Amino acid sequence: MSKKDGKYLTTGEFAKLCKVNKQTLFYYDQIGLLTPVMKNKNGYRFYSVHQLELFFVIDLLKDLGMSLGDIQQYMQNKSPEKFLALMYQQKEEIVKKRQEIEAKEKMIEAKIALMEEASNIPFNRITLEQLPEATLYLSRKIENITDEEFVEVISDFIEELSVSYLDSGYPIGSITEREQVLKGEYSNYSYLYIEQPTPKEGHPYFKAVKGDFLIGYHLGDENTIGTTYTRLFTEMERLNLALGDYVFEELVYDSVVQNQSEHYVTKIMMQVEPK
Amino acid sequence: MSKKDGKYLTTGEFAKLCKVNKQTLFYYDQIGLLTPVMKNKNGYRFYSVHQLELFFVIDLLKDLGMSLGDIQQYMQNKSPEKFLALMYQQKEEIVKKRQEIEAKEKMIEAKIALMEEASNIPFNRITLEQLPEATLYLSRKIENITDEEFVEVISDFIEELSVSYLDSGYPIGSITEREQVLKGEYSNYSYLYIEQPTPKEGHPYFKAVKGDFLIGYHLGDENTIGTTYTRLFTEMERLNLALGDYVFEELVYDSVVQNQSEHYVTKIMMQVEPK
DNA sequence: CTAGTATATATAGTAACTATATAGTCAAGG
DNA sequence: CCTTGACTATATAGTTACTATATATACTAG
Repeated sequence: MSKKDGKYLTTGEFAKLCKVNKQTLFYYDQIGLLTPVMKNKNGYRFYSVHQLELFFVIDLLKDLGMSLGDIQQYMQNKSPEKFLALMYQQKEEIVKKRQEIEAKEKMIEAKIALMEEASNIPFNRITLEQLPEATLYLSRKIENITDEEFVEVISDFIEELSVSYLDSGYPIGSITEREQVLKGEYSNYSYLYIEQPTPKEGHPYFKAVKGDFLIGYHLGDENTIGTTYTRLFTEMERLNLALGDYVFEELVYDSVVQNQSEHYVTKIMMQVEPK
Repeated sequence: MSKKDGKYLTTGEFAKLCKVNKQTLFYYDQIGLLTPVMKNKNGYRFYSVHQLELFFVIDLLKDLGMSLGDIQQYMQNKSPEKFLALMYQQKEEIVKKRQEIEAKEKMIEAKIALMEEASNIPFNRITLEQLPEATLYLSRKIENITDEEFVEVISDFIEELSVSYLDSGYPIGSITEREQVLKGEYSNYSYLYIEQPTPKEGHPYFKAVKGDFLIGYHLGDENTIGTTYTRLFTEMERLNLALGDYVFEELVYDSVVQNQSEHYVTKIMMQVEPK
């Protein structure tokens, strides 16, 4: 007697082997996705060992994001050719999925690095640092722009981040030009940007910067940022430095980690040069 | 005037930037996960640009498998420390997830290779081949076993496949010993096995095989497999060969690619030696 | 023969949307 | 000023893939 043929598995046994709830198997039977090979006179379901492999494939396809409906569609008129075609298609999908996962892993790593760094910074101190060259992805110019245009620029910027996998997990910062800063229009930004720690080759929209920066941190809402700019200007004077071409702003602690905007922290990086 | 502060986004605009349905934002507002910074007298919602970053993090956490409830739990008493802890935790999760994806990618590749191979085989022909060494993960011995024990062995076998990531996508095959085959008990298997194309180091339960094999394909249900065994014996006689220690069976086309068991194809690999 | 553990069906609940119906709001053109 | 069309809102129902619960029946071990 063949063991494989001789022994049928009850719903409970089969469910245990499949690592699913028994109800799930009832459900699959009900929708006709996976029906037991046999039912006895009392309505008891009996599955064969072969059906395990079938369940595993259903489970695989499900994990790959196929709906039970689509899986059933395939199962209803399956063939070696159709299975092969399906696998080729799923192969493409899973490659995409792996790349997305890898990108997200990088994002998480970036956020960990940023948070670790932030936790070691004395926010009240102003420092003079030489920042290394960095690759930034810039938005279109947003200086003196209308509200409607601003929304469109942001929209395009974010769209490009997602289609070109440019969301590195770093904060979206803003660049203000010297002219606006001197006028005290600290929020009349010229560009939005996001740093690219590992820049993609061949992508056109990048810009490198490097130089001396006076760095200070603003605690509180953005509309009070003028106070910190004033402190920075004072320190600049003391160090006998002049304002360079650009000021960079990045939210270090934002709504993601703080509930009230009074606890937000903005990093201000002022490009400076000898007077 | 600050653009960032000056311009609020309507639900429609915000939804577009977030790439979600407007209803989803209503839903998030309703459950208190992401409430607009402002509502006007007519109940119109207005979101700030800052809330985009918040949405992106919510979306990230959701993609990483967190429930909206758990995300809300975090959001309710967030802090830089809690965010950092969360990221460390999610980093672990995502590594696991990446590994699972990679394993599934390998499985799909294996299935593609198997199907491509199968589609080029003339199933009616019997061939003599020298098979290279292969690493197999074996089940416990199942010769002359009771039905209950058989279920337990399968259970353990499958359990081990999943905990040790041994499901390579190759079919689960069976090994029958010479003695049983000679008695005509073709389904009194001694072991179940699964081939490991890239064996994990340090895993104890492997067995290598290599040698000359007489290979034939049985078309149809397993209970008629005797006919193909007979054909193989005849061919063995003609080639002046004797049966070796083991016979390996693998389902090439099973319920995954065929609806009726009459169309199943079983590959039979008989170890042979000179008479 | 009974207790305990299976099995079954039927129904309701869940998460996270998604669609539909109905109604109020607003900006632009005639 | 009025209408049209595109927006906004709420409320409710539907969806997917389960998951839980209630009730009844069946098998199995002592």
